[in-house]
Amino acid sequence: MLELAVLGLLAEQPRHGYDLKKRLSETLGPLWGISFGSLYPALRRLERSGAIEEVDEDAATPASTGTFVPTGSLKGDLAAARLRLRARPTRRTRRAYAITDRGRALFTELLTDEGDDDERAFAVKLLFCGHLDPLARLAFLERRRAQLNQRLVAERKPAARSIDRYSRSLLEHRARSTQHDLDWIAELIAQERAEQTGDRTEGATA
Amino acid sequence: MLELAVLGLLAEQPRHGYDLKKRLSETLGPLWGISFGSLYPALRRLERSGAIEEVDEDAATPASTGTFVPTGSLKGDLAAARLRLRARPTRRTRRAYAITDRGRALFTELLTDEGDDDERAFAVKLLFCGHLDPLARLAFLERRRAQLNQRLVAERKPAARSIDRYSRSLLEHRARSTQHDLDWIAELIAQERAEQTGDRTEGATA
DNA sequence: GCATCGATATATCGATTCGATATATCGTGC
DNA sequence: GCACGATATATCGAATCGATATATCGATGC
Repeated sequence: MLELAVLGLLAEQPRHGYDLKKRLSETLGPLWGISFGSLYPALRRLERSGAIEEVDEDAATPASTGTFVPTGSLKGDLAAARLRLRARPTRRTRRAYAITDRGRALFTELLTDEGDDDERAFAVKLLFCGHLDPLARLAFLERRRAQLNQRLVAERKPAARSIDRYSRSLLEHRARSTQHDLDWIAELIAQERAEQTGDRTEGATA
Repeated sequence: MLELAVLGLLAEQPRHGYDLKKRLSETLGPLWGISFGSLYPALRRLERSGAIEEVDEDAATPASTGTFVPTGSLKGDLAAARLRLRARPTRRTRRAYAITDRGRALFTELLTDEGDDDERAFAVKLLFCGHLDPLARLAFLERRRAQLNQRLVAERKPAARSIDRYSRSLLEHRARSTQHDLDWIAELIAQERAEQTGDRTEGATA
């Protein structure tokens, strides 16, 4: 899962660990508080398997973290010159990674995988589902809808045994949340369909 | 966290592992798919530390899992008799655990701990917050409210950099979900307050 | 100049949790 | 009797977490 998230971000552009972590936590938020203890090992795994590779940090878009941005002004040039002179400051500095062809293949594979679809997996896949073709994307969303529908059925039925006030409230709230999620997915699906029937330039493949 | 959940259930009555797992997953649902790979080690940890102890399975309420329930009928009596004759069938059968005094102390400690309050911790604590005194319960709920408020502020602000349609939709949906959670907590708090001012028999302690 | 501070950045450790799998037992239907 | 699915306990390797250590950089104050 972490692999997919990392590959998805690196597909845009090369980045270093700290940056990956920042972006992932700001997007996945409280759902998934990625820790360095899982991120760095994941990067090493990916590098070992040849899905990503370390690249010169100039290859990464500057301004990605806001640190030592060459502003183009005289003052900026000075800082940049200092940096360049020191020739990659000893180590403990940033290590930028880029995705490889092998990584791109893995990314597609993980994104298409219908096997794991827990809360996290769905959120991560949704983030990158722009890389899927419209039909695959629609299938992905429908899969989620079916899953939520099934869950809702389970949540709606009585409460089995007697439970106290707080447990009941939790159960009710979760059922409402599921319904909320379901409405959201339904809207996403509607948008997809509208768009697909909208550009009727290519013949319907399925 | 698992410890708290287990202790909370065992505080009601003795249970065995499989039963604990069923109840926890039916209540915590998709938020936390507890696995045996974490449950059984947790039980062993708790037993080693003296928080729980293995008890005769007759001590557990029958009908808890639906298996070999002594129905009281002739047919039921037959099965029960068979069971009793075999004197605890070799092993690989259920092991029921009961909470100890030490465990009850640990339970209170974990339940009151203000340190960890992620999504899971909140859900589990809410399940058992009936064991707290009204003021502590109110404080617990207020803590959650503050946490959600803070999150909402972070989620409301722009979107930093440009993101695609799906990412934006995810972000927006999460902000709405947080608001939804917030409304729920606010309602729970209102109920608590109403109840506390309702029974004005004892003096306000704080 | 330089001391200090907070943000940036990489790394590792132990403990917990997950997901898959193995295995045994029980009740039921054939 | 026996095949089957639900019940039940257990374990393994890998992934993840949370805490902590350490290094660098830029800014601030003196």
